[in-house]
Amino acid sequence: MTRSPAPHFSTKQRILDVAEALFAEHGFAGTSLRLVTSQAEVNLAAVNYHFGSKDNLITEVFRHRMDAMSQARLERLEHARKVPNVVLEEVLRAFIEPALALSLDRDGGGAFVRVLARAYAERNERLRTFLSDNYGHVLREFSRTLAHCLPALDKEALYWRLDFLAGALTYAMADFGLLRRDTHADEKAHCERAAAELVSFAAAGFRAG
Amino acid sequence: MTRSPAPHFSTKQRILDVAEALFAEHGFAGTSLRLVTSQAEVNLAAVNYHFGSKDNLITEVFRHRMDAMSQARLERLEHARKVPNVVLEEVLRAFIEPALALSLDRDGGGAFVRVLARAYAERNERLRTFLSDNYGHVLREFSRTLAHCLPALDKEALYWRLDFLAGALTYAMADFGLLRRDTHADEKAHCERAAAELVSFAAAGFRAG
DNA sequence: GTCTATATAGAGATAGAC
DNA sequence: GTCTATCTCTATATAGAC
Repeated sequence: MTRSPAPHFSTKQRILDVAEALFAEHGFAGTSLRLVTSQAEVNLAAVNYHFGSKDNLITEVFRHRMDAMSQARLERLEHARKVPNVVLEEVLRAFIEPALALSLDRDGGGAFVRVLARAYAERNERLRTFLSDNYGHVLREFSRTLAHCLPALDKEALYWRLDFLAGALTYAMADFGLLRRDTHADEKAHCERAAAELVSFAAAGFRAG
Repeated sequence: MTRSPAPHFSTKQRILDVAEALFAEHGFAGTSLRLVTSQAEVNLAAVNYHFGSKDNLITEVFRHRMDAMSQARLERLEHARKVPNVVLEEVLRAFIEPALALSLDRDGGGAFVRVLARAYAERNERLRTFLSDNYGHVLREFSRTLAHCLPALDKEALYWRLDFLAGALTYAMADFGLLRRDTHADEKAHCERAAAELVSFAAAGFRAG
């Protein structure tokens, strides 16, 4: 019985991990493939071999995390829907907490939350189409359930409020705050506090007359 | 009496205007000075002559708009404070509506709202320091007034809620929504609706128990 | 203050050996 | 699947003529 291969991830996986971290820090345009490959300690040509192009690499970084987060959100939503009178707070938690969980991942999940924030800001049409095509149904499911929770709320207002929630969530999770906070508690406590605060803030907002 | 000079803005101003629009569309790293100068119909070397470097050009794009927006916010805040019992909604409007007004500017104000959203996402330390040093006092004034409006709210929760508001505002104004809306009303009606929705959403959120 | 021309560096992508 | 070497393009910045 032979020994397993050397205890490092594959070239492809190392490129993905490093690219995610660098995209979070420097953005897509600001991250060169040379920086990625040197930090991943792989050859420059490996990116084009494994991903074909920089654009495809960006897409793959998204697919990896978004698949997991979207599935977690839908499972949590399904669970929240089980009770006879769906509780608004539970629906919001189903949306918020998988993002929180991501930013607590021991590996680079925290970086991805910032990558996601950048993706919104970039308004890259290719990326928007990819996200909308592949993960738009998740937002639509939440929108459907929220409409059920809040029958008095008109549809347009509901869409606005979902946008506000998404904006607040992305900002809070990516930790963009300009106002310096007093205490820098540990990461876990910080994120859990953020999630709890956002759930109560958003629940009140969704219920506003 | 001689004719006034040709009816176009100065080279410097044209560069600023075009740069703002391009930064909004392609980001800072994604916008080359060549693109700026060709679109502004000025010579490539003019950027370095007038601004010294690309970084300085970025800073100047911010200074131009942020000065106006911050002053408008502070004036509106001052006005909201005049009444004996300060009304939360008025404070929120003082924060939100100058951003709205910007995005309705006939000139490139709408672009700047997106530039601002990018600035948050970029997490560029140079830019963050510049913004915090020059405009941090505006957020602190709002935070002080909100604390006065909501004496039962603890300080940390207040900071979180301000972050949520800033996130929601930036998203909504930059029009990041992934969910397609039914109607595409005119820009003005769209923005005014957004502001009104956000004021009521945020007011309820800030008042949440 | 504006131009041309260029220095210098870095980018993404690919061909072809191993 | 990984490497070296290189093509081609584009970037920021500046020197020096006008």
